Amino acid sequence: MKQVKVSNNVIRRLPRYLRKLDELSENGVDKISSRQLGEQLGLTSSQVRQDFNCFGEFGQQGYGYNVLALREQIAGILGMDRGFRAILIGVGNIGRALMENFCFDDWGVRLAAAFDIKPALIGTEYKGVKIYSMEELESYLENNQVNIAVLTVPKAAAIPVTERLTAGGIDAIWNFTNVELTEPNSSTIVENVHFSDSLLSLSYFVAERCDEKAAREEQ
Amino acid sequence: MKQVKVSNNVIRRLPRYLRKLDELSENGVDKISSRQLGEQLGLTSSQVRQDFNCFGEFGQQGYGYNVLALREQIAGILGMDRGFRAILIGVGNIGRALMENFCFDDWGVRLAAAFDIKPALIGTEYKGVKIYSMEELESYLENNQVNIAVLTVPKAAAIPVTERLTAGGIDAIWNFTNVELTEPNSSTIVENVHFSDSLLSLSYFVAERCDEKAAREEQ
DNA sequence: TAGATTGTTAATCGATTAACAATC
DNA sequence: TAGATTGTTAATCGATTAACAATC
Repeated sequence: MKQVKVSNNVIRRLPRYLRKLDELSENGVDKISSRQLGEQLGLTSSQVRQDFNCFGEFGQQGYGYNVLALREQIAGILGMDRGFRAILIGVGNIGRALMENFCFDDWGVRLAAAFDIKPALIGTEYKGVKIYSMEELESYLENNQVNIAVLTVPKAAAIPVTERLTAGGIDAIWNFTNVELTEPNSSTIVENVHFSDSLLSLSYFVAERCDEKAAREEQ
Repeated sequence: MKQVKVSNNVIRRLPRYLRKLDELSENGVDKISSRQLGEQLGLTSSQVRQDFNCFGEFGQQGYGYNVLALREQIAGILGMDRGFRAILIGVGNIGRALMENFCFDDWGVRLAAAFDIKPALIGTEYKGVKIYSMEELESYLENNQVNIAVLTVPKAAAIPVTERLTAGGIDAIWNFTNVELTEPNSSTIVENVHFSDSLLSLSYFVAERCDEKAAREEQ
């Protein structure tokens, strides 16, 4: 795998390729060209080939790409085969929704433990994941390999918990709180899931469409 | 407001400006320069000024930007003052988590109704929102102004429900299913919240860091 | 007024697209 | 072999950054 400097845009497209390839192989498709793949994702064939060329040569000239082989390559690039381990902090509504509905295993991530402050929850299991007390966080991090913390705590707890996780040497935080955690000087990777940002972008496009409609009617 | 053709990148930054401006005004800050704002968001001052210049002149030379005034401008651009109305389809875990924890009103969106197929839920209220039967969807859309559908149904229901929403003339779908809904020929706006894409991007960065660490140790 | 900072034009940089030789 | 399609280089396009006159 060559791996020079891969742009953020490319990285954000990789999971989309993966999803499409999974869908194709489910439908029994075993080969695909960059043109076909691009068409199905709204990309040009050039872009598809350029994206893959960041990482190596996965296709065959005159043939295209083998769906399963390409899928495995991309899965590898995304680190799905590395056995990354995650813990979830905050077993509230969002936390529970994730534990219940989101198949971490499907994406190569093992959800190994959960943490909460609510005494009634501590020591219990939810969906096969044991819930620990927040007081045990530091010792757990010390005694177990943990790469990712899924942060689903209330807004007020976001910063202090983040500091504890960073001090505990966690690699990355998957942030579901609406708090901006990205610290310029910190080396912890942060991936934000900002529902409000997503809704507001959507709202922008709806407003734009309303304006266009109004403009057309005015004529 | 001028509004030529605004790039997607700019639109995705607007909610971040909004969040930062809210935070600043909470902390009693009433003016800010493009340089300061950029620093706090990891952007250059040029970029901040260019972004705002897509929509008009919101600052004052020699002074900077008034935090509250700028906040209102951006809120307006994002359509937060338009009274957009949303319905939620699928009162499962994710749906409930959103109804309970996500303040639609804070972002200018009114969550007006929810829909589900489960008989025990139909007719009840959850967090002040009435739950209707899925059979009532078409008539509801006909009799009420609805802009946005929050799609939190199981994977299998995603496509058929989307077709009904599109037929019912909905403007936009906020898609929480892991299904790719974006139809090339459809005019419905789709905003995807793909948890798996987000986690996989994070996983990529963790893998990258592991590789770097390993490379350093090898030397 | 002098200093600061905007709005905006020009320069640079990077990402996407086009083109085509290599080759299956 | 002929046709198809990759891998890759070159051209284009768009977004970001730099610069600076306008002006508060």
